[in-house]
Amino acid sequence: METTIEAIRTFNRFFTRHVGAMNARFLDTDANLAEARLLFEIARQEPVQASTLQADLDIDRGYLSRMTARLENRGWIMRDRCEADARTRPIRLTEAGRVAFSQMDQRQRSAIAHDLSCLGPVEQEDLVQALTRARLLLDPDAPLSFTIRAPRVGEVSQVAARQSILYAESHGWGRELEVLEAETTAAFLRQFKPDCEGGWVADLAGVMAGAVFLTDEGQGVARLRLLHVEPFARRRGIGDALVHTCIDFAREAGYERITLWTHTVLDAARRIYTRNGFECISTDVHHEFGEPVQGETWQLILNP
Amino acid sequence: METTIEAIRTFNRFFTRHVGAMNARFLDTDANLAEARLLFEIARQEPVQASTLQADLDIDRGYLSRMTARLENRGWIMRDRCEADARTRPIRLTEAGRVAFSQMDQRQRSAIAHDLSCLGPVEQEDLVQALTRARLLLDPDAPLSFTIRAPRVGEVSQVAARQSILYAESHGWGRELEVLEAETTAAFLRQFKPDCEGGWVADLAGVMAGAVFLTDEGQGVARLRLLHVEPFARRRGIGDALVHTCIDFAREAGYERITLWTHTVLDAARRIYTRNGFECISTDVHHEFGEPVQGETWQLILNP
DNA sequence: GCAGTTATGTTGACTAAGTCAACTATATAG
DNA sequence: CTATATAGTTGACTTAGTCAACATAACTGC
Repeated sequence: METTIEAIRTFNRFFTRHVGAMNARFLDTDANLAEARLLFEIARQEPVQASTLQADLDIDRGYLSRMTARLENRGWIMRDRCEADARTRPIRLTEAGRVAFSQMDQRQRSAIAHDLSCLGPVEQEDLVQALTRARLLLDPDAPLSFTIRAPRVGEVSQVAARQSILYAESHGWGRELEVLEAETTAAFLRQFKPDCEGGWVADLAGVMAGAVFLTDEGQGVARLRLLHVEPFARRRGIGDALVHTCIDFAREAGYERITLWTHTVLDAARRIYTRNGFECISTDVHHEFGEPVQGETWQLILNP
Repeated sequence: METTIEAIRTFNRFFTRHVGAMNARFLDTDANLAEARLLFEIARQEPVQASTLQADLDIDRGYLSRMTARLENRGWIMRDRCEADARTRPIRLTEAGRVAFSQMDQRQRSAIAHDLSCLGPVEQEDLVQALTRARLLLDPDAPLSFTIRAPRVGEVSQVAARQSILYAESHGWGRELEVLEAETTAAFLRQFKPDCEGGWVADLAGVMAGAVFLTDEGQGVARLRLLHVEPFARRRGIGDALVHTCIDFAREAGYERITLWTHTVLDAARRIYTRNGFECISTDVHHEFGEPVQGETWQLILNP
């Protein structure tokens, strides 16, 4: 906890400086930071009333009033009369305002592009991943929707890594599980049959938020494996969507049933399976992860 | 590039608000944000001269002078005379200043702790990782030193994931390499012999910055495998340190020679091997990664 | 050891940023 | 119709931040 806090403070210090330097670079003499932020917000929401801007940018009403007056004098914005409510003066950009905005917007883009210029493609992707993950962790309720897509290169192994870490933390399954995860994913990659097997990744703002795999067991049986949802992406229905995708694929591919192996302690996963029609058909206690744990075999009959 | 820029702007907006909210929470009436930042910086560096603070916090000299005067009036700091350079007035905290600082420090810690309270241990670790990676990517020359340590749970698979991604980007080696990486790491985990094999991770501020593995080939031969250094950690001598660790371990374990397989296109890696005494003893063209590439076998004779 | 230059820190004079409360005008609830 | 709430404006003010001039001390090259 202490080191976490220290790491966050270090980042805060760093980023405050970083943003400060960048803002200094993108601003020209036409407008100061507050005016630029205001113009950006107006451009994003127009037509918008002052009280909305005041709440969103968290600035004083009086101060905002003066700033909008300044922008109006400069010819960047205009204020309508609103017949529905004569108190409000909805703000819109003028043509000149649109030009000023797009200039600033372009300058800000260039400032960022300049910062990125020394980064290669992988590093840029890493940066986006890192920043997005951080944002999702700090703001878990951000209103973002996810998509389901095929795994990109490296993501199958990443699933092995993430599952090992998640279960090591939550249930103390250590190296033993890690070996199994690595072998399962390696075997999936080696023996992959494109027409009757599949892997799916849930993508939240470009970041892997969960995954699931379906492999062929022969005799009309498919196995659902390696389902996981990242902690930062929980409570968004990602687990259900992944399992649902699996089931659709299996039905399409002509399987008679899907089977899977899970554990009694994995509550969240078991609820997902139940919701999607799976039933537990047998249990077994094993020692593959160190301490003895109760495994469960579930299945879903697919009637076409 | 456009989506990268957009992701960064989104994060900037988010984080500006986030830091703003947190600052508002931790500040009491005793000091404003600028004074708090100044006090923090003094506490971190004391004894420190004004010009250093001015550069680090990027504020006006005159403004700083007035602020230090204010802090001195409040009894939080004292300014010595320096006999080496009579122009400077090294600043130190007084006892009262130390108390004020530690109060604010504590308040800031609590504000951060409050933000973190809804995150589990894995999520906290993920957050630190994400923020640190972002920082290293944005500030590649940050003066940080690395350590070499054993891989944590999940990191071996992460090596497979990262190598696949890095080589897919730089040399177009796709799924074929991914399979090999996954199998190699899975085999390492399964067959690991603690006394004569090893894996090492370079750790930069808590983040995996590179790795290498050494496996037993029998007949006194060890194989160095899966060396990689993350792009954000290049030019710090991490590759050399990893290879050096490997060689030391191999010598200690009584091997007669170390062999390794690499590729002619992997310039940076080849230079590391050369610097550490390896020699290329044969080459072979193969098609394992799709397009034909020239592989190379290198070795190092260990004379005890 | 001395002129010229540069660095450290202070001060006065100023501008810009931000705050607060009083105010007008309009809407809404009862 | 009255009481109350909301949208936005304005005057009076405080705080934050900037700029250039200044005093003092240190370095540089002769």
